[in-house]
Amino acid sequence: MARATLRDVARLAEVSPKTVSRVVNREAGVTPAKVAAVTAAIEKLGYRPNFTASSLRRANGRTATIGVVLENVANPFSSTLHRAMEDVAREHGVAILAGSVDEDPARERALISTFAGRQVDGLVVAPASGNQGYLTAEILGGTPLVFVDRPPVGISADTVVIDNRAGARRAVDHLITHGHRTIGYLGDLRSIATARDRLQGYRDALADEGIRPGPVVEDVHTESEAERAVHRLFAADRPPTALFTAQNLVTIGAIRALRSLGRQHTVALVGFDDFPLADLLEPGVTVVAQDPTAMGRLAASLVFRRLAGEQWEPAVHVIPTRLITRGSGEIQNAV
Amino acid sequence: MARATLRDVARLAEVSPKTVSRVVNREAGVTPAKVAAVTAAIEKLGYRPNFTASSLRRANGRTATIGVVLENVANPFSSTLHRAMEDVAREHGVAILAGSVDEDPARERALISTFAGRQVDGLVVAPASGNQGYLTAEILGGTPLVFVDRPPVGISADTVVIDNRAGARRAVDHLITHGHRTIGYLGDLRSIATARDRLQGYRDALADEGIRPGPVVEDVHTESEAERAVHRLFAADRPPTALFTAQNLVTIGAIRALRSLGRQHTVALVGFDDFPLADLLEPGVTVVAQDPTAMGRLAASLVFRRLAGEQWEPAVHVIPTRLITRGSGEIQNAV
DNA sequence: TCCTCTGCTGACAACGTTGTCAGGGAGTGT
DNA sequence: ACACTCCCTGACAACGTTGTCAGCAGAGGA
Repeated sequence: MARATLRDVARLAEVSPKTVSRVVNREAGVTPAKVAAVTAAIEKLGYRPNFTASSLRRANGRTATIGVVLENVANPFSSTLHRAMEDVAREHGVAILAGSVDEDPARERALISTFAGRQVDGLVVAPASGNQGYLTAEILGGTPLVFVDRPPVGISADTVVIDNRAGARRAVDHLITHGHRTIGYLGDLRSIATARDRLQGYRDALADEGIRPGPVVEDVHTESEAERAVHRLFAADRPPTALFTAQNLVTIGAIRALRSLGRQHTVALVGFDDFPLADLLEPGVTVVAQDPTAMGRLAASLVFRRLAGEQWEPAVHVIPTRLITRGSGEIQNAV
Repeated sequence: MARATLRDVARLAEVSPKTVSRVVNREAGVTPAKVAAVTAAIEKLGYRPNFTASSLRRANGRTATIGVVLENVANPFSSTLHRAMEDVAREHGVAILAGSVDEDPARERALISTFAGRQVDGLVVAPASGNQGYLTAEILGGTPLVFVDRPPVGISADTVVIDNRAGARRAVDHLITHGHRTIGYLGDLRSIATARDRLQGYRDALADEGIRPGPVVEDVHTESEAERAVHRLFAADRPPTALFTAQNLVTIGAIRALRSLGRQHTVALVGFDDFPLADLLEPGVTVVAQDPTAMGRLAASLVFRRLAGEQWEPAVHVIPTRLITRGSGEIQNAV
């Protein structure tokens, strides 16, 4: 039982397909009698317009769909971005194709290519590491493209990011203010630009005060890796009195490790990126919070402004971060 | 600068459009020389096939896209479902259109209609309250439809759920086992079927032991509502010695309230639905856990099996729940 | 009465692609 | 040398829809 088409409706209502099209699109100038006949036929056949076919023919060729390429739709940061964009898209009557790349550049390319093939009107991309130079104007054919969370490499486009370096510096300053001089850094994969920036911010803050960078552990990507790394740090000589954990899962892994060492109340900790329930842990977790909702809304609205015909030079938009003190970062150095 | 089409490529390569189509689709039987010419032209023009147009013409009319209708893409349960479905979809080379309904039946209808208009090959729906009878065969025209998390009303279709009643009973049994006789219930909107089932499970467990149902609060939908409700419970006569919180956010709100009352170590609590960091709170939170990954995978694979042509009578698939003890549920009744 | 104008309707082609089919050229067997 | 395959290629139409345009009927004016 195939879907009814516009021709089927036309046949049943004894009018031309074009008239059905007019009724469906609420165009003026159709006799009420015909409108009624067509409406009845539509009802009877359960006809639903094929939007795909109509956008193929339509003047602007828009599909009222945008593509959203995220790190992982299930992670809280990505899914908050996603939701914010959905809200903006809904205001424009636009649907969202979403997908996860899991830090895999090949998957990023595959997803974008899939979305482009489906003729999305715009793309928002949280790029995996690698190079986005393949997204040439030719490929996109004028499709608006906005990067979010991480800047692209090898291409100039609108980008919505936070100031990772300044945020990290702020976090580490906070620890220094509380008397710490041996501050460990635990950060994500070196291949991720934001991770490098956060490490740089960490270094900046220490350099300002003439403090030697404490133990630095990079390429910590998962909770369990973070847990192991912290155990190693505290088994070694000169363990840090404070930790700066430069990513969500790393923060949580570190907390888990401190717990099992019984040090959660003696070692200070500031994390980058807020997470649910951070306030309910003991101690509450002090973090530098991003605002994924603001990022998502802005990224999506840039796409829609381009679609509306506005033009401007691609720019980088920086969303501010916020230090949220909850206890873990205010533990004074005992020395 | 419009996107290059297959005709443009054909013109440049001096072959017919059909030959370009053959090359793009890797059909056998094209002279290597022509393949090379076409490939070069594709490269030069940055041509990307219009998948939308091709699925319009193609034999089966498939768009290699499925629609996923969730409560809220940003909530951990929904987004885990989403991710699980994405993984299955990827195996089939299928993209996902996702959207949030926020408990609003009108939005559910709008989203499904949007997705249907874009000719999705299948639909997975976590229904908002209301009636899904509008999803008649006529409308869907044979598109596979699977419900997840909540059973549909007014229509028979494949459904993937957990046994909410049994899970709730299990949770409350656990509290009874630990000596509690006044067990409060805090649950979600009465309009949500699963909330009603969980309340029923709560009643079942108490009835089995001949215990009078303790204070019951329904229609608690948000964290702050839960917080207020708990404060009210403990301000009243005969406060419960244990709580069964029948939803994610309700559990968290209740914990927050118990904290502020200083009772988190004296009032037992079992929540329905696991959440991240439940193990890191003090006490750890005992929960009846669902398995959204398993639910999502199953729901998606049912869609793909139907798409592959398998046929069977619509059935309800029940995914088991699991009681995870972490401390809060094992607090003994002091009396 | 005839002409013009307006308002409604449908025929036709096209959006970008692919299924069908027929035709031409080269290769094989006699 | 001739017939017969087989292989490759392109013309054509069609998927479901809408932009364009021409035609027709009825109303209004001279």
